[in-house]
Amino acid sequence: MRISELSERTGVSTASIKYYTREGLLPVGERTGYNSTAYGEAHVARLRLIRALIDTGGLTVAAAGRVIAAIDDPGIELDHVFGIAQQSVPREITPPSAASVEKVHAVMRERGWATVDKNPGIPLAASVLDDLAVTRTDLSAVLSRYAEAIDMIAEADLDAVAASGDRDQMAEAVVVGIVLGDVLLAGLRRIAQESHTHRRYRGGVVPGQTHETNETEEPT
Amino acid sequence: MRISELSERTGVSTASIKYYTREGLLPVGERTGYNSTAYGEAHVARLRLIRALIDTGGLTVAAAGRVIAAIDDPGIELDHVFGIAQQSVPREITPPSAASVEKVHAVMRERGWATVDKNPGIPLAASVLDDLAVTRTDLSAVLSRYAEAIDMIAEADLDAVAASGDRDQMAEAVVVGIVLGDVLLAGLRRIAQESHTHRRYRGGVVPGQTHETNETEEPT
DNA sequence: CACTATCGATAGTCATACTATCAGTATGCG
DNA sequence: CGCATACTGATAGTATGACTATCGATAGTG
Repeated sequence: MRISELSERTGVSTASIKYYTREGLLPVGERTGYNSTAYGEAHVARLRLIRALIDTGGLTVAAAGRVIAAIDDPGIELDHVFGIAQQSVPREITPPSAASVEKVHAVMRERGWATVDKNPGIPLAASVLDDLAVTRTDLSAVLSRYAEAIDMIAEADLDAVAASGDRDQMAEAVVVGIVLGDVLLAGLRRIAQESHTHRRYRGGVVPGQTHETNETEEPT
Repeated sequence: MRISELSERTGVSTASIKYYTREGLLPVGERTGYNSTAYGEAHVARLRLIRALIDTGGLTVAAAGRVIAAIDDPGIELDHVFGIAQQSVPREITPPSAASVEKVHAVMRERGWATVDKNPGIPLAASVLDDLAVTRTDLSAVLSRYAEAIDMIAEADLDAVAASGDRDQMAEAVVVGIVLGDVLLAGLRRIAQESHTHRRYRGGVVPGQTHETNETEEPT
């Protein structure tokens, strides 16, 4: 198919398609003449993957390019694909304090998680703990319960990946699972939080809004 | 204190501090003359909150402004603060398919979550399901297990908020918990995923590992 | 054989988040 | 007392990321 048809079927403008090929996210089509290039079904699928990673997953174009390159390279082992995907979600992290890193290690010990020192989740979680320390005092209880729940989630993740077929399918499942899994969990958490809030404070009744327009600008 | 001291203590440049006051994220200090303004400890704390939301939480400056306004307005009920914080994490979501929305509703029914139709988590989770459908076939098993784990997390979230003091503290805990909680969970998930991977594929025989949850690709 | 879609390359646009400069003050130190 | 210096709000400029528009050349179609 030509670029216009590819554009129609995916909802991505031809200009953006060209941009993605320039950036190496989408392989170029088969050149069939000076001004004609043939695209196939693989390009449609790839374009959908790109949009999922960028739009839903929040990856930058550059980060999406890296994980796609990892998927495409058959020389990269699955667990390395894992690591690349893990490092691709863009976050500016301030270096965490040693105390918070130790808290993360403590919960890892508690759950029997193998020590994986290079894992980007460790400084990420630790820096969040630093930020949370500003407002919350007792975090250890919450952290333990989070870790227990995450254990179940990670188990489900691995089962899902194992259910995939060959290496290429697994690699794609790994990437999609990591990147989109975070978003899916965030969505479910929003729903569960609201549901639990209502159950606890309103007896399961959905609230109306109660607004007292009480304005007290007191900045101190 | 003057702006230069505020800048030193928080690591935020004076130009950025001025920018945040212009954007309404940081209240202006007490004007004590034509060219002197006094900032207090509240400004230091607020600035740290702003940086946590923006840097760690990934909120835009505009989104951070909205949630901070919600925290500061004592007329806004806690569960409304909840909703504002939930809607503030910036995500471009493509309208989800009805089938995926129904899948989300099904898992809500399964877990006994109260129906909260306007909850932004529903279209968010559903659109992720659409994206995942490109590569994965059997999502229902994973979704159920995710929801079960999320139930525990939401319970922990509520306990943490309830442990806070007055309304202002709770409002801040709600916001910080929602925004930073997602990131903390993402970090823990990275660690657990890698640990479980090693345990399953590298660390020899896994003791309690059963295969009864083995997926058989049955598309619904 | 005119027409329109396509090609790669390049330059322009738009939004976000700062950052730098400016002119106009006040202090505070000698 | 006088001047250097830090501070003030306002405005304009910069850097980055993700497109998007235009261009001249050309080639398959009716």
